[in-house]
This record gives sequence, C-alpha cells and structure tokens, in this order.
Amino acid sequence: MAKTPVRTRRSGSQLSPEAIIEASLRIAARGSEDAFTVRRLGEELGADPTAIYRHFRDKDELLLSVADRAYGEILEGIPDGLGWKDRLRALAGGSLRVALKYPAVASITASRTTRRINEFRIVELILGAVGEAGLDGADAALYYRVVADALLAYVGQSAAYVLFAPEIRAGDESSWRREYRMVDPERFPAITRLGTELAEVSSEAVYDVRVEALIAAIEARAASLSKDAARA
Amino acid sequence: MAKTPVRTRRSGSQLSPEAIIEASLRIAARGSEDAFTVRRLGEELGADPTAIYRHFRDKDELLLSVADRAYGEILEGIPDGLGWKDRLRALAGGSLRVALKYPAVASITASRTTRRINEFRIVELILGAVGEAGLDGADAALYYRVVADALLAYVGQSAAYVLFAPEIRAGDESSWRREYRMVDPERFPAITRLGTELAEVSSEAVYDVRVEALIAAIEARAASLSKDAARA
DNA sequence: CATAGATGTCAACAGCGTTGCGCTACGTGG
DNA sequence: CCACGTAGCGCAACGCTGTTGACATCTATG
Repeated sequence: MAKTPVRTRRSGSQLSPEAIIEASLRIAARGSEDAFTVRRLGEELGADPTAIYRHFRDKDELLLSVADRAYGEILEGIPDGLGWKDRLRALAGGSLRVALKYPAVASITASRTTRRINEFRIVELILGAVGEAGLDGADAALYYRVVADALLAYVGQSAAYVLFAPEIRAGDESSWRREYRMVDPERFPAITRLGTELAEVSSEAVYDVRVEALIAAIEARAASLSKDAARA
Repeated sequence: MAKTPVRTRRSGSQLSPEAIIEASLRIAARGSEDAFTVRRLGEELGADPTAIYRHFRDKDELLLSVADRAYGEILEGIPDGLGWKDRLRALAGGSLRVALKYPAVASITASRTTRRINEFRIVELILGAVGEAGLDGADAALYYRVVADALLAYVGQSAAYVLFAPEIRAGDESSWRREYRMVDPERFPAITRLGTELAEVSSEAVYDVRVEALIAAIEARAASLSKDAARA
C-alpha cells in the first residue's frame, strides 16, 4: 500500500508530458490559422484527444506547463553580463517576441501565475535588476510587480490582438484610416488634426516608450531614496 | 426599392439595441457568478436567445456596443476643470473601476477598437491631455497610444483575473505564500529574501506607480522638447 | 385591404472541454 | 514464471458555446 508513484515511463507509452507540451507549442506557433484546442492537439499527436487527460489534470494545467516552457525560451535569449537596464530591455523584447510566437498561450496566460521553475527564474531576474538599480525590501517587491504586470499585460494584449480573426483585425487596423477620419471636426478637433499621425504610430515605438518609462520609474524611485539617505 | 431604413420603433417590438445593451451590462456586472452568454442574455430579456441577432450582427458587434456604453460610464466620472495630469489620473481610475464592474466586457474588449462615439471622446480627452502637457504632432500621437494601450492592457488584465473561477484565483493568490516560499534559497536568493514583501504588494499601489510612470514619461518628453527649442 | 419587411421562436449544427467505460499491455509481487 | 493491478489509450457521450435557417406573427405602408 501507499506505493510511491513510479516515475518510470512505460515503453509502450506513446505520449508524454514533454511530447504534449511540444505539440502544444507547435500548434500555438501557427497563430490564428490553427486553434489551440484539445481535439487539434490530439490530431497533432496522432492520438485520441482525451489521451491528454492521462498526463494533465485539465487544459489549464497543460497551459501553465506550456507557458513555463515559453518562459524558458525567453530566458534563453537573454545574454549574461548585461547591466540592469539592458537586462530589463532584453527581457521585455524577448517576452514580446515569444508571446507573438505563441499567441494562443500568451493571451491566456498573461493574467496567470505558472508557479513553475522558469517563472521563478524570471522573478529572480527582475528582482535582481531592481536590486541592482538600488531598490530593496518593499520597494523592490513593488517595482517587481510593476515590471512583471506591465510586461504580462502588454504582451498578453498584443498576443490576443494577433489571435483575432483576420477580418476583425483588418477592421480595427483600418479604423484609424476610416472612422477616425470622418469624425465631426467641431467635437473632436484633436482627432481631426492628428488623424494622419495617429494612423502612423508603430506598435514597436509604443512598446519602446513603455519599457523606457518603466526603467525611468525605477531609476526615479532609486534616486529619491538615495537623496533621502544623503539628507539623513 | 432602396427604402430609407425606417428608424421608428415598432410598438410591438419587445427588444431594442438599448434594452439588449443594458441587459448585457446587468449580466456582466455579476462577474464570475454569471457567464455572459447569448443564452443567458435571452433569459435576462425574457426572450429567445437568438432574437438578439435581429439587432446585432453577432456577439462581437454587441460586445463593442456594450463596451462603448461602458466607456461612457468612465467619462461620466471625470469632472471638468482638471489639469492634464489629474485628468489622466481620473481616466485611469475610472477605467479600472468600470472594468472591474463589467469584467466580462473589459477582458474581451481590451485589445479591440469600438470605433464608436465614446471611444472618440476618450481619444480626444487623452490627446487633449498630452497636448496640454506640451506634445504635438507625431509625439502627441505616439504618447496617446502609449497611454491608451497601457490603460487598456492593464484594466483588461485585471478584469480577466477577477473573471477566473474562484479556485483558480485562490491558487494564484496563495502562490506567493506557498510555492514562492519553498523555492531553493541557493538558486533564488532574491525571492527567498523578499518573500514576505512580495506577498504584501497591493494591486492598487502597482496601478498607481504605473499611472504615475506614464505621466512622468509624458512630462519628460515634453521637457526634452522645450529644452531643444530653447537651445535653437 | 393586401403585402412586404421586421421581429421573434424553435430546432438544429458544429465546435468546445471534459468524463466514464472498456480494452490492452505492461511492470511487478508472490 | 505467472497472475494480477493498473497505467495508458480509444470511444461514445454530455453539457456548454455561438450561430443559422425555416417558420410564424405582427405592423406599417402602398
């Protein structure tokens, strides 16, 4: 009784958590062309869809595992030896890149916690960066959350956007060139005046500004702390 | 032949776009206790679920209309006569409040464009604020997008979070007090050291820091512009 | 007054995540 | 070395989702 659950993989076993996670990433990488469903996953694995439930409690648990694998991919792209600012920039850039590579995963996981190894590594990375910037204790924790939530929210939003059906995306994208050009100039003078510029803003530029704003906020907090210390 | 579509409501008509939107908001306001589905909406209206399709092409169009109504609710809460910073703060606070009031709507709409009247008004509000701060042209457009995307992303993330089934949310929330307390201190020294502080960060504080970081970024950009102008 | 169009009901479809049952084949205890 | 327990998998099915087409009704208008 109370056998220790044996970890030895059966030779006859066709599936494994690893194989399922990799198949999930392959499907997720196809973006909006291929929905990430349990049935599609079974097809990809050449097995019955419900066989997945022998390896993961439900789709949510699978998703968290897949997400953590994606976190690993982000970490791989961050070189050693960077200062804290460049480390955060590399994290931000890598997060967006991986999120857009696996949008189906990123869009669902953006408001979740995986509680798995690679998430711990990213948390440690951010905490290290804000610590290097000069924050500690409650400040470090607060600014960790600011950075983490901001990155997750934005990459999740971007991922959800590229997941939309092409016709929906086309409608949203053209709105700056259509509906926003036909507003009443009396009521909406700024929109009317900046119509051209609004249509030309690139997502990359927006992302850059947001990442730099985060870094500046950390720097400002650290500076105000050292000023207080000097005054005392 | 090419009749002008008559706008007169039929007396026998039980439903109307307005009534459907209001019923949608009632359901959405119940959060995770009551799913926002077409069938549930029919029940709320005392009508057949598919009757909705006589007033909206599909659920997406309904959702955009509902979202724009919610945008109106945000605008109602913003008093006149505020400076640009306080206007942005009021917008941020109101957005979060309304998003958490109707999470089902906010979580889906956060990466969309409604192209409707109240969205225009919010765009005009933000453009006015960044203009007052001293930005114009491409700069105003860029920083509009920074503000709008940041607000949408964060309130969408928050809304999605409160929509999760209670047991999922409980797991995520307790993770800082469980899994994150049991990590290997050798590999994750910062997590180990800051475990207590990490568990105690409040979402409100995180939101405040993010909003102030946005405002600071706008201010910094405006300052660098006026410096350039003075130098010339 | 007749008719065309708008509105609502109903049944049904395809797709989703998930569960229970039955079969097979393996690893291990006796 | 054999029998047994069970892990792994396939199959059918359930309840849920958004959506469609056929049909009925009722109203405003020519």
